[in-house]
This record gives sequence, structure tokens and C-alpha cells, in this order.
Amino acid sequence: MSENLADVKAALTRRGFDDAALLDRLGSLAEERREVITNVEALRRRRNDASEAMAKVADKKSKEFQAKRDELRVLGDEIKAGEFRQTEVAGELEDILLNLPNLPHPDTPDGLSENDNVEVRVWGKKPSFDFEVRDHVEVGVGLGILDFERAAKLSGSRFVVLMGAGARLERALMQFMLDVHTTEHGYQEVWPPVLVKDSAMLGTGQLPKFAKDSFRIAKDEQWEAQAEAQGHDLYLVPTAEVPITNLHAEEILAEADLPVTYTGYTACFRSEAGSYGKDTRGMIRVHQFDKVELVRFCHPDHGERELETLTEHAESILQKLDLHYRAVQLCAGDMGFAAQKSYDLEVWLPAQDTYREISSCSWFGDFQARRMRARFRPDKKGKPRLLHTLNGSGLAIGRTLVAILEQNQQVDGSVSVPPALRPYMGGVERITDA
RNA sequence: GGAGGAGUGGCCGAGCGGUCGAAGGCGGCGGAUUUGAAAUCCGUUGUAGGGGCGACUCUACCGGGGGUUCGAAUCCCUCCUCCUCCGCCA
Repeated sequence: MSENLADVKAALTRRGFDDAALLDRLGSLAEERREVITNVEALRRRRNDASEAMAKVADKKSKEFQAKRDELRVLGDEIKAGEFRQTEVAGELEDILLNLPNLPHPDTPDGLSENDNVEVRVWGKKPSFDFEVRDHVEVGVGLGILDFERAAKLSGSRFVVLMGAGARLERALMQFMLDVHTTEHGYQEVWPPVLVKDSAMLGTGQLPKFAKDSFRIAKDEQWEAQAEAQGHDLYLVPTAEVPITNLHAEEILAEADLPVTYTGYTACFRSEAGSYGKDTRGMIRVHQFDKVELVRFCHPDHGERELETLTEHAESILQKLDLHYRAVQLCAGDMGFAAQKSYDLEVWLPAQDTYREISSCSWFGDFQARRMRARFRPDKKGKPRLLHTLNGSGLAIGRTLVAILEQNQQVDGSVSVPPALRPYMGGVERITDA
């Protein structure tokens, strides 16, 4: 990075990030780091050589030995001072680096907000209704399958309780999605923990910059003190991307095994800090939701193609459920922190007369792999290289349920179950107010 | 939660505070032998960072962190992880 500072600056500017002073600081730190290392290593070498000589001295009590020892003590102090500076520089450098977002891929269009995203595909047609469309809250509450009031009683705002056919629909969607991805797309199924260490959150890029967006586990004072001292904090995962991608942190995979692909379900937890007043109605934006995630680890040469494949896999779920949607490519300014190229799938919500994100598929290049040291070995002897990572929702289950309630609503308030899902719903074809 | 034991290179497993990046074995790779294979023999075999156009070279790493020392895989402290037993628990 320090060698291509100008390019880095230009790429980050496309994201709307333009703290030139910070990047200059980065450059000078990188330089100082190199100097300090060279210096300390030279000192260490002197000490090693001298120590070796000391070891050979027969008489350890001699004046000579004592004098030499005193001299070396000074050298030892110098080394310690150098090491201290090295740690300082490395710390500051890392601090800057970890807070820098990924560089947008050249394919990623310019733009600073979602208004600059580019529609790349539209699938299906907007369903037409010869009655006044209701939103998912009206439909779901009317059917007795969504309960927001009791959710508020239990957990506060931004939660939902699914009842009866609603709960079953959530479960059916989860099963259906996992089955499609494992049997038709070749993903290996994983069921990971939903509580992870901060090192995992750091690896995928949620930390250190976005701590406020996640829920952190608190216990007693002792727990807090230990978490503070050793970084053994635990977080509720905001997405299965975190535990699943970190599966291969600190590992070296065999090139022949690539791509390595996983799909997994987890509950996802988000604090939604900063979204006050936004999407307060219904289950579009809640603190806890379910999601099936797709994760791929691949050779750097195949990342671009892999993103297309991954996106198709996510889209196939919407297609099988016969839900009208569109795919948009995100512009540089609207992408997530770790992404270099992303597509969002947006499902049609008739009541809002708009498309809403239901999946985000991203290619991270080696950004995440570098943070978590996830590598592969090219052929048998080569040096380990960083992998490329990708992930996408396949899909967000709650929002899929919302889309079904809205797109499949009937004039009588019932909802037809997409045929693909019926085997998972015990053959039920229609959810009615039973 | 209580009591005990252990963490060394891809794996197993040695290692008086100096000559240890670390014996030995297994595995892997290359080669010899063989029609081919097995067996045998020989050689080789970690990661990261710095310097050099390069051949190459230096430094660090023996669970993590800290300390003692001229010098730590070896001594001390602390944390983590794993194993065994007891208790509790879905």
C-alpha cells in the first residue's frame, strides 16, 4: 500500500473517503517501520554474536567477562527501546489500516449513494392486484401469524413473534433454502455458533470500526475486566458471514480444494444504531432476524466469476419462489466497508411500491483474507497466498416472508404459499385466518 | 463451579539457561533402483518480516502475554486451550 499510495488515495476517494493526511501518515509510518526493524535486527545480530562468544569463555568470573557483560547490558537496553518503538509504530499502523475500507474494484461504478446504483436485471413482473394492497403487517397481523405487540412486551421495539403458519413459514423457508443450496449448488452445510470472539468480527471487517452496530455480551465486572485486558469479548453475530468466513482464519487450504463453499443458517442480531425512525413498521428492520448465508473461498483469479455464480445462487431462490425482484450493482459509495464489488437483490414490495434489499452479494478480494490470514498453497511447494472471499444472503428469511405476504396476498386476506414451498408446509397451499 | 494433568515444526516425539529453528521417527516432495508397484537407499521438507536486481542474507517465532538474565524452548508470573475425575445443567 505504501508503495502505491497515490492509487490507494484515488480508489478511496471513489468511496467518499478522502482523508489525505491520514494516508500520508500511513506512508511515513510504513517507512519508519522499515527503518526501526532494520535497526533492531542489526542490534540483535550484534547481541547474538556476542552471546555466542560469551558462551565460549571458559572463566565466567574473569574481569574480561564481567566487562563484556556490562557492555551487553547496555546493548540489551537499546534493543528493548527499539522493540518498544517498533511495537508503537506497528500499533499505530495497524490502527489506521484496520479502519481503512476496501478499495472498490475498477468494475464498481462511481457514485456516493444508493441513487447511483445501477440496475442490472429485472426478473418477473410486478403482480397486479384488483383490490387495495395491504402491507405485510396488515396481512400478517390479520392472519394472526405476526405479533408485534407481544414482541414489544417481551423484547421491546423492533422485534417480531411469528405464530402458527407464520412460524412454520419461517422454518419452511430456512429448510427450503438450505436444501436448494446444498443439493443443487454444492454448498456444504454448517451450523455455526452465533456468539463469536472479537477476533472473528475483526476478520470479516465488522470491527473495529462498526462496534456500535453489533450487540456485545456483558456479564459481571470480572468478565468486563477480562474482556478489556485480553480482547475476549463476545459478540452476537450480525450475520453468519462472520462465523462461517472465519472458519478458515489462520489456515492454509489446498489449491485443489478450491473453491470451498458453505451455506448456513443463523439468527442475526443488529443493534440498528443510527436507523432511528427508519422502517419502524413491521419486520423489515428488526434487531433479530433469520438468514441463510452463502460463503465462498476461491482462487484470486476466479473471484470475479465467483461473484456472478454466487449471485445466481441467491437469485435462484427468489425465482423458485416466483417473487419479482431486480438486481442492482452497488456504486463505490454505497458498498459495505469490506467489499470491492457488490450486487444487491431487491425484492418487490407492492405496499411500499418499491424494491427492498433481500440479499447482498459481495466479493471482498483478499481484504478479509488478509485480516484473518486465510490462505491457500498454490501447487505443492509454492508459498501460501491469500484467498479471495465472497458471501451473499441466500436469502434473508424474514424479508422473504414479508415479500411472500405482500406479493401473494389475496383479496380475502389470505396468502397463497409458493408451490416450491408447499412440501415444507405440510402441503398447505394457502394461509388463511384459521 | 471444584480437583488434577498437558500444550514443541503437517503428525508423533526428544530437548543440562549458551554450540537449538530445535535430535529421532512418520508423512510429503525430488532422485536412485524396478517392466510397473511395494520394499530399500540418498537428498530435501515451516511461517512471517527486513535488506539485496539477483545468487543470497539477516531477524523473529517451541500455546498467548509479561518478567528474570549478558543470553530463555529451557527459570518465574499470568492468561488461553485441550484432556481426566467430581458437581451442575439443555
